[in-house]
Amino acid sequence: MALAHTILAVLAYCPCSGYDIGKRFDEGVGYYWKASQQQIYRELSKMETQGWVDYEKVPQDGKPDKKLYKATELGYEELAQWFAEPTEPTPVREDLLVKVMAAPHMPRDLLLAELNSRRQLHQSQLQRYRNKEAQFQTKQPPTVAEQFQYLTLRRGIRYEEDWIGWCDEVLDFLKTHGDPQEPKSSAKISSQLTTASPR
Amino acid sequence: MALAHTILAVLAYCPCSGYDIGKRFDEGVGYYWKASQQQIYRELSKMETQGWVDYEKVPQDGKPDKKLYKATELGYEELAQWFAEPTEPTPVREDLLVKVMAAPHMPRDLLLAELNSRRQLHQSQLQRYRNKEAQFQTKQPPTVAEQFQYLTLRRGIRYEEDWIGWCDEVLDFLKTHGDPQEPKSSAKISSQLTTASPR
DNA sequence: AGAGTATAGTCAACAAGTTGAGTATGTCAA
DNA sequence: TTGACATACTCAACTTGTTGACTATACTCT
Repeated sequence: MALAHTILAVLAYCPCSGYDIGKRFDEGVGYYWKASQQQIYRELSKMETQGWVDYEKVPQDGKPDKKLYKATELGYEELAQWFAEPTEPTPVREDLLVKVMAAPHMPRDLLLAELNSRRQLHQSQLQRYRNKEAQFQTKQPPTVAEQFQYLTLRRGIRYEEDWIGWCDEVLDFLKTHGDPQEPKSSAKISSQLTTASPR
Repeated sequence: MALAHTILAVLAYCPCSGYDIGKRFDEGVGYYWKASQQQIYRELSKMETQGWVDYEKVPQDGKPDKKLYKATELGYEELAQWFAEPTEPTPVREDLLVKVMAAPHMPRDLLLAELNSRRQLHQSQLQRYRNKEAQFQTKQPPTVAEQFQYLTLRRGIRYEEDWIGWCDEVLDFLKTHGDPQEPKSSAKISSQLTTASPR
């Protein structure tokens, strides 16, 4: 239920509509917690029935009415309690690594292409983070909240840099160990199975 | 549906029972794809109805019968097709980063404790990976499959190292910027909200 | 003798995440 | 004027992941 707690943490900064929260997730928060608008709306209504948040309908001109949510006393207590419980590392699920495992049975050129485009992706994400970092560094002096936000940004920067580094390792490997017994593109692969024993 | 493809990739190495696949996930595969046994069993039966795998009942003595699954021709085609499609980076969801965001409103000592135990966790996981790495390095010469497995292990090693590095960054920050206006442990936090403007 | 672990699997309920459609209004540019 | 985009929210169906209970047998340790 960490989505609920993420939303509570956002609301701790200021009351927001579901739409506003969605914006926050698209910007800074999304660097470490992805959630779609639909998820946010659903979670908010669930949180409301639990009494963690309440809202006020705010009419606007030129725009639809919005529900301005804020955390309740009970919501803050919930957040504080969650904060005190230890978290575990997020279980890893990486398609690209599965592909590397399957690579011996698959055409080598496809993996090469994938890694190049993946490297590119991480490179451009890193660039966005670096720009954000430059913005932080102009703030003199930064608030406490800004300093902690900067630490989350640092995580993002390291993450992207690390992916790029690993992509380079694999790319180097593919270059030096250039296709021995490479399966042909679209070749029937069932005939090229290696026979490693289980367990 | 990457779980199905991960299972197909495992079956490409050798026929396995659901239980065997679970073992594999606990060992090497789990470094980049977590799945519970229940998930694996459910996925296997779904894959069977889709015709991606089939199985043979194998009676054993002293142990219950097992279903020895293997990928079908159709299964291999599915795997090859998936392999050819580009993957996107896994959406990030990190509780710990949410905590860092919420940190300005929360007792500082709790974050410190959490980071220390988190660092410890990554450290011991890194140690396990390093032992595995040493095992790989004794293999002379390694098979192609082993070389690719080594690359996935490298990802795991980098990942853990990177987390440790970031933990140290935050720990350093907490040391140097020692608790200014620190909220007391278990203090009512709703009164300590900062007022940052939305968007 | 009983507890714990390993093997091998099934079923059910629930929580979380994804996808797509639908309902409004308003602005801005081609 | 048509279409894209931003604001603001709702509903439904589906897939994926988690948790816990349940059935068996066999081996080992206390």
